[in-house]
Amino acid sequence: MALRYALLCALHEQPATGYELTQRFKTRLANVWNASHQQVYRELAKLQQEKLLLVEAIEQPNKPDKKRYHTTLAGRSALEHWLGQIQPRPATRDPLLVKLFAGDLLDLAVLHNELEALKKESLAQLEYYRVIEQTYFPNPGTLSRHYRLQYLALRRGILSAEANLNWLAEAEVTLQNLPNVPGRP
Amino acid sequence: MALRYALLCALHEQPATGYELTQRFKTRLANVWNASHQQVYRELAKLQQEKLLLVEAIEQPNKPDKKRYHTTLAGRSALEHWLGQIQPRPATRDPLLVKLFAGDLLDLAVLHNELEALKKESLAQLEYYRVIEQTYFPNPGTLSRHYRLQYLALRRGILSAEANLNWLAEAEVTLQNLPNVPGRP
DNA sequence: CATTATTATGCAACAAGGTGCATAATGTGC
DNA sequence: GCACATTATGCACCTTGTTGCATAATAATG
Repeated sequence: MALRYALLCALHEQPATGYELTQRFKTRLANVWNASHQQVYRELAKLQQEKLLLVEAIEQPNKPDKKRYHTTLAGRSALEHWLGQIQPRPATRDPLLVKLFAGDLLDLAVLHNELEALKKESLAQLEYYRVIEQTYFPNPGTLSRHYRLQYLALRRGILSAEANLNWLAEAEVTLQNLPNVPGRP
Repeated sequence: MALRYALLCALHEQPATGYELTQRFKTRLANVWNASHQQVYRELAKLQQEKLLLVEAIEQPNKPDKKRYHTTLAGRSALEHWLGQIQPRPATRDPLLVKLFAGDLLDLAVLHNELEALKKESLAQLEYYRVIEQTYFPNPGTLSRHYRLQYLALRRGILSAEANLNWLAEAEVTLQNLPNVPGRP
């Protein structure tokens, strides 16, 4: 149920097309919410039908119109209602951690590769977030309420990526010192 | 697709009933994988039908039989095949972070409550993990491969909870110094 | 002794998310 | 000039997860 509110939020901030929203989910909102373009278009159509959004057709020379979505008054109050309730925490479901419970069936070389992939990903994320931090939030204390809240979301991404990397460092040490004999107790 | 492998993993470690598996998801596997009892029973039935699991009927005086599930050879090789592939990272979808993009529509008092709830939850988790750490893993270097890998999963829970709390501390400072005027730029 | 919690199992309907495929235009590189 | 990437939109089907409901026994609590 929350995808619709992520869309309403994003469109309240700045009207956009389905394509642009998909891009935002891949970049600025990457550590906040994810959705495929198919999911975005489907939900936008539904929200429009429910009159929580309305469409502005953008003419393009020699191309079909672009559809830019805006929130309606009903859309904003639906969003406000949702914002007013405490939302349940997302459930954790991490296949990498599941693997750690496979005991003797787990191949350490594969695990190592998977940890390396996560490390690479986390480092890339962290670097990306740091660039945004220094470019857009060099002095967060001077920002408006609006941007200070968004900065908090960015900080969350940074702290999560750092926590990942700290854990990965521990994991690497563990793997290096691991007796390759299974042996239960 | 990963629920089935979480179940196969758990049952490879220790045969169990649907009920017991549900309990494990709520406790020992809380930071690893989540599933409701309905989902667990449904998937167990499916896995049994596909002959990846088999059932042992446990007689109980004056009660219907308990059904304890075991992995089959086919089950173990299906699990091994899954373990051999690098699994994609779970997508992040956090309604709390979505709210930070709602700008002027967001009520700070509600946000504060939500942060407090997360703090309480994270503290409780951390305390729980720490007890397990000190009870079951007082000297991780001496443990078998099997338990050292499980210890890694626990460490992940601990580092995540700590990262949450660090972020919450930052968030509280931000909220306290926030100009309550919206004002975009 | 009635009520509630815990153990133990499941079905049915629905919502949310993922996968595959399709189309159409422009721009880019070889 | 042809293949591929990017911008831009969507449908249909399938899997996964959630919600509501149901049953039945024992244990604990007042």
